[in-house]
Order: sequence, then structure tokens, then C-alpha cells
Amino acid sequence: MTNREIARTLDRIADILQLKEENSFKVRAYRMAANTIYNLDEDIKVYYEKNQIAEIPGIGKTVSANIIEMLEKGSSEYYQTLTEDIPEGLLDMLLLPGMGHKTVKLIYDHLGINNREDLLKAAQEQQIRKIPGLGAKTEYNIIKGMELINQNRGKATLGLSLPMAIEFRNYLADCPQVVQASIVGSVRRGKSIVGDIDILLSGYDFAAIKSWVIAYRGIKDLNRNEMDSIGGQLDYRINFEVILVHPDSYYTALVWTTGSKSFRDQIFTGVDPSALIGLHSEETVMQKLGLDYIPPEMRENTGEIELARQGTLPVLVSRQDVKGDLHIHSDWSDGGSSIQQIAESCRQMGYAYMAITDHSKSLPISGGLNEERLAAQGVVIDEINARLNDIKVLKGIEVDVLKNGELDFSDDTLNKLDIVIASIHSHFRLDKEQQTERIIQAIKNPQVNIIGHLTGRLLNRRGPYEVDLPRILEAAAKHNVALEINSHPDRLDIDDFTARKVKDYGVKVAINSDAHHYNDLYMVDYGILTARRGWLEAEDIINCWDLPRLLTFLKE
DNA sequence: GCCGTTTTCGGCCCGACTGTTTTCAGTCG
Repeated sequence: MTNREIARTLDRIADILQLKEENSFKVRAYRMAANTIYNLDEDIKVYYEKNQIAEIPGIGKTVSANIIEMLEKGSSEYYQTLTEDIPEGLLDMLLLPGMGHKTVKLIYDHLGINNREDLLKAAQEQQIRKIPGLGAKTEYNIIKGMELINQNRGKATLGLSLPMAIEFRNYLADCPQVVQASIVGSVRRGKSIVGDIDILLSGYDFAAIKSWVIAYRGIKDLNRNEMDSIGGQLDYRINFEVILVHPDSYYTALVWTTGSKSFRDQIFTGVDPSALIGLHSEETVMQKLGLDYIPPEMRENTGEIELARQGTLPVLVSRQDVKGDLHIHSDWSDGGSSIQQIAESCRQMGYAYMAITDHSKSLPISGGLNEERLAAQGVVIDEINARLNDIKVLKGIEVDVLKNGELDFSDDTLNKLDIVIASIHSHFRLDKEQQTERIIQAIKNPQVNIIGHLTGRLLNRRGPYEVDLPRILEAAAKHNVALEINSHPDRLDIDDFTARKVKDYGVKVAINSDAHHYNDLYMVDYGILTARRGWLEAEDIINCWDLPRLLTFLKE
């Protein structure tokens, strides 16, 4: 089992223990162990071979034995035993907003409900309110929550599907009969939510390749096996399709299978794709069609084809353009790494600068900083800056926007910092007018440089709060405040649609990782994909600018 | 369940809001 799979199982053990109302510290121990394994730098098997699993901080004898069993047998007997008491469907119910462990268990005990579909039915039939302690609002929240989930039924976040797609592709590329292999479809286009994982393979011996595909250990179900394609389900119920072509038509097939349906219908109109054989790159395929090369993220038929015909496509931002990360949490609040460790990782990523932006005091669970600790952190950052000469650590904060639009710190305190991100972490349910006013209030504050995760959405979990986007964009332009593309794959907020609009208003963007561990810094890749889907160029993004220019922007 | 030690047990564990209540348990960031 991989680190990710082990972490997931440990997390599920924690959930079941919590449902069973076991000692909350025991729950926490499993939760922390899951987190540790997830963030581990190395493959857990390396520790296993050295017999060092129990030496990982937070992992003791019991959990280590559990992990070893998972590595050796591919499953955990402890987990299996636990699911005899607590059906796994309860874990799905937990994913609904407002449904915690106590509520899920209460409903299970009273009505025997152990899956989301039955839960929805019970809510619609007003059965939930009959349970002591629960009422109509709970039913309403269940119905609303299920609407959100059903909207994206069977779809997975890019954060889940992209790593799985890469792993699958790499496995397939190892097949001796495979000549070329590529991720295609919506994953390659970088959509934040995808319906399935599509892989294109080329080769001559389809039968041999197909046997190799079928042998993949990640496949949970195989439901289609045709001459030139195989389909089924991977882990997490994610659908997949593997498409086989002859090497001569690989690049044409790459264009065909990557584009949205609308895109390929448009560009292949009147053209027989099978006539486009023997080409050696996507560029030449597009050339034959009279187009400049259109990057995968743009292939949605929303105007890019016309630009490609005219030769006026934008030059999209890429990883090499990004010069720093402006939203990072350290162990001074709820992050898991020291500033020193983060600085070292940022240096290795080739960044010229980075900002430490921990939470402010009104978020106590996150260990939010008060004025004193913020000042103390500043001293530490000064020391680090004195030691490092090839990267600049900026002093920042992710300051909470309070209900009335005021900030959690005084202007004086904020003025001492290099960079201020203002974010909402509470009162998600204000109406559109109030929420918009609240954010504009924050934008107007001269200390604020960036608005963090504008709509608060959590993909597949929590919808965005409603805001009047044009008004916010106008205010941001007027007060020289950038909007964040929060790169966490559960957020990707602002989304590609909004990113596409900012240029019209003259608003700048910051692509930030919001990393809580140095291993999460790479998440910026998801943000870059979203920015590319929003047609953004390096010029539009403040952390693609060199440090002097960035500092000028921050001071304005 | 993990950890650390004044070392084999006792501590770990915040606070505001929500929904259901009528004094508070549960959720969530």
C-alpha cells in the first residue's frame, strides 16, 4: 500500500473510533498518524525496510504494527474488525456539512440509516426531526448537502485524480509494448473537478498492452473491454478509460482525446482525423488544422480557436514564471514545518522570495498569532533573512476578516508587515449583500494586499458563499488589491471562470499554495493549472514579478 | 494511542457559532 492509502485507512480508523465515542485522544493519535504518513517525505516502505516505522514521531507501537500489517498483507485486520460494528457508509455520511460523528451515530442508532441515499430519503420524509435533539434545520442541511454532492456525482477533485492518473500512466508506460503514453481528457486540461481519468496509449500489440492494463493493481472494477479501449473503476470509485491507438495516429489522437467535446467537434469539423496520420507532435496536428498550438488547459471552445487561427493566443503562465509563494503557514500557527524548513524548500524550488502568512488571533484552533507572537516571529524571520542570501522571506499574515468587515489586527500592527492577506474563516452564511460589503470593507483597508480564497468553497464539500463578483472586482482594481488563486486542490478559489474575468477589470492575481507543510508547496501546480484555464499570463500575476516590482505593488 | 519524565501514568483538549433547546451539545475552522 502507498503512503496515501495507509494514511486514508488510518484516518478512517480515527473516524470509526470517533463514531464509537472512544477516547478522543486515541482518535487524535490515529488522526495525527494519518497526517504524518500523508506528509512523509519518503515512501513508508523505506522506513519499513529499516525497521524504523515506530521511530516516526507520533507513531508508536500499536499504529506501527498496524502499518506493517497493511504493508505486508495489503489490509488492516483492525480496520476490518471495526467496520463490523460501524458500517463504512457512515463515513460517507460524515462528509455532509454539519454532519459530525455524534449526529451520524445518533441517526444510525435511531433509524438504522447507514448510507447517504437513505439519509436523504429520511430527511425528505421528515423522519430526522423525530429524533430527539435534531430538527428541521438538520433535514434542510442534509438535503442541501446532498444537492452539492449529487451535482458532482461520481466526480473527483483534481487533487485526487491527478496523482492517481500520473501513477496509472507511469505504470502503463512501463509496459514493454507501449510506445507512448499520456494523460488526456479533463485531467490534462486541469479541470478542478473531473468525471474520469483518461489515458491514451500507442503501440502495435493491443492484446499484450491490454493484459498489462488489466493487471494494474489500482483497478477495482472492469466494465468495458473493447478492441481499442478498456474502461472501469479505480480506487475512490473514479472511472477510467484507456484508449489504444497505432503510433502513427498518436498525436492526432492526443488532440482528439484531450479537447473537450465541443473543442474537438469544432476543430475537426469537416476533417477526418484518420487522415491526419504520421504526424510527430501536437503542434503539427494543429498546424495542419490551420491553428497555432493551443495549450491543453484552453481547449474548451470558448474563443481560443479563433485566437489560434489569428495567431494571437496568450502566452500562459507556467511554473518557471513563478518567483515566489505568498501564502504559507508555519508551525507558528497550524502549519507543520518551521520557517527555516519552508525557506529551504522554497529555495530548492527556485523561488526568489516567499511570505510567511500564519493565521491571526481570532482563529484560536489554528494557533492564530496575537500581536506579541507576530512580533516575535518577525525577529525570527529577520534572523533567517540574515543567513540566507538567495531568497527573501517576507513577513506576512493571513488576517481574519471579522463579521463586520473589520480586520483582526490594527492598522499599526499590519503596517509593520510586508504583506497582508485578508481571508474569511467564519460567518459563511451571510447573505450576498452583506458578504460582498464585508469583503469590500476589507479591500478598502489600505493595509490589505491580497484577498485569500474569495468564495470559501471546498470542492465536493461546501459551496461558495455568494458574492457580487463585479462589485468586488471593481473595488479590488480601485484599491490595488490582488485576488488569490488558492492552489489547494479542494479550493482552487478564485476559480478558472473568475480568473478569466480579472483582466477586464485590471485586477491582479496571486497564485498561492496556502501550504501548511513544506511538502505542500508543490500544490501551487494546481493553482497554475487554474490560472492557465483562466488564460492568465505572467504579467497578470504578482508573484511572477521580481521582488522590487512586487514590493512596490505591496506598498502602493 | 503517544509521549515524556519530576519516567510507566497523567496529560493531551481552543472558542465561536449553530441548532436545538430553555441551558447546552455538537460542529467546525
